[in-house]
Amino acid sequence: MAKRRADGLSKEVIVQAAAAILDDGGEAALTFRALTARLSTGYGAIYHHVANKSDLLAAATDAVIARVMGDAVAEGEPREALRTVSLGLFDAIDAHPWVGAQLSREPWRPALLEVYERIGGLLVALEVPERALFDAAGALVNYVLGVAGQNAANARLLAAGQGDRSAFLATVSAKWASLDPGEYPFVHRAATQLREHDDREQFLAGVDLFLAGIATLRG
Amino acid sequence: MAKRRADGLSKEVIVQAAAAILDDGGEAALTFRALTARLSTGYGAIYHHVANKSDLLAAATDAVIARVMGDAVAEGEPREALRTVSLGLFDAIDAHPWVGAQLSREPWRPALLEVYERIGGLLVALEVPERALFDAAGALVNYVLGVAGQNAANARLLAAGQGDRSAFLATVSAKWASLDPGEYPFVHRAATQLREHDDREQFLAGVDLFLAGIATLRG
DNA sequence: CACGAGTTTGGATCGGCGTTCCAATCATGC
DNA sequence: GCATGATTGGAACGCCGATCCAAACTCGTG
Repeated sequence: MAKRRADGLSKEVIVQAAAAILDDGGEAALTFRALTARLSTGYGAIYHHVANKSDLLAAATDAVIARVMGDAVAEGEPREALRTVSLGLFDAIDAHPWVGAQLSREPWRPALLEVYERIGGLLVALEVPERALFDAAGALVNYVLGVAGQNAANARLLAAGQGDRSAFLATVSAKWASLDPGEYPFVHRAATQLREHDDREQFLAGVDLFLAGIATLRG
Repeated sequence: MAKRRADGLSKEVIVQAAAAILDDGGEAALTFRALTARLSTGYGAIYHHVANKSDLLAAATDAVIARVMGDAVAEGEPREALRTVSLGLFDAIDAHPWVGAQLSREPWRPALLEVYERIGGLLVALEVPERALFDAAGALVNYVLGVAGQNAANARLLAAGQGDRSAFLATVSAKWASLDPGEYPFVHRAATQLREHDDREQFLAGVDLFLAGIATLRG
């Protein structure tokens, strides 16, 4: 009933197809039925190469992160290199929102090892004292993944709700502005900035804040 | 076929039951079938008060966050108050891991308004300059939710894998230690600290790093 | 007190999902 | 050429969220 395929069906091929489906239609679009259709095969063939859906998602996520860490060469001044690496991760997760969701569901993936190594190494180059190194690296990685994940959630929200970003921000901003300034002074005041802010720049501002804090540890 | 119940079935009752199920068995345990069993009712009754599962999860999350923000009174010195509020959120998400997952899936919940207001207000008290206020608040909130979410993911992982925390950390730590020091110098070196670190303390160290960075903006 | 309109309830049912299982087919060593 | 194991495709299972509807209740109105 089943001939051996001319194209080799391997885990890599399956993972690549899964990533394509995820990029096209988001997490909800990735089903084994959609996979069998795209690969013109059956469930058995897929399950022969992949343990289950979690395994598939994890492998696809690892592939994306590994590619980002391979592409983003971090040379030169450590501070600038840290910003470059962070932005690379942010952009990748922004482009593939499902990666953000997966990383907040399953940390400790092998792919994150590369991230820790890269960021930790750059902190060493920044001469962060030994005792603070581990905490600083953890905080920075968590910040990067956390913000990128939140940003990815927004991206997914917008993709699903078919509104564009500025319209969405205008709505939320209007809601913030309409709050009682007595009860919500800060949020009321921040409404304008919310509407006009750039996610990428705000992310970088956070990274800089971190680096400024880390700089106070030196010596 | 259906008599009116003596106990009033309301959205609040349903949300509370949902939260109880989530606390007991995690996200996977919350099904409408489990809900109908616990509440001794049918699907129709539940769907009459709740739009869908997303709505239910969102309402349960809002309830938890609202309670935390109500409990954690932040008085006294702003820096200490910021640490208290942050820790309150961290602990709440640690105790209810599903909240962390939900917040990284659906930000911009009304409950987060309170969080922004509280943290933003404390940053104002810290005399953070106007132009940096918005970015600083966004970064701090994202850090807190991001780390807490990652921590919740670990908690879920441990709950599902039935291993205890120290055993899990020992495993990962051993894996890190066994890496080639030439290829992974930082991770190899950090293995020991990974095994011995305290999540809560590391979280607070990150908050302090942030506050140190924010302090450099003053004036 | 009667009664109809609107609200609330419980459960049968639907389509879709992840996963399991198995018969059929291919590649390869003997 | 034949046995053996790897690989393939698809039928079937159990569970899920969600829909739909008839039954039972509440309450204002006359």
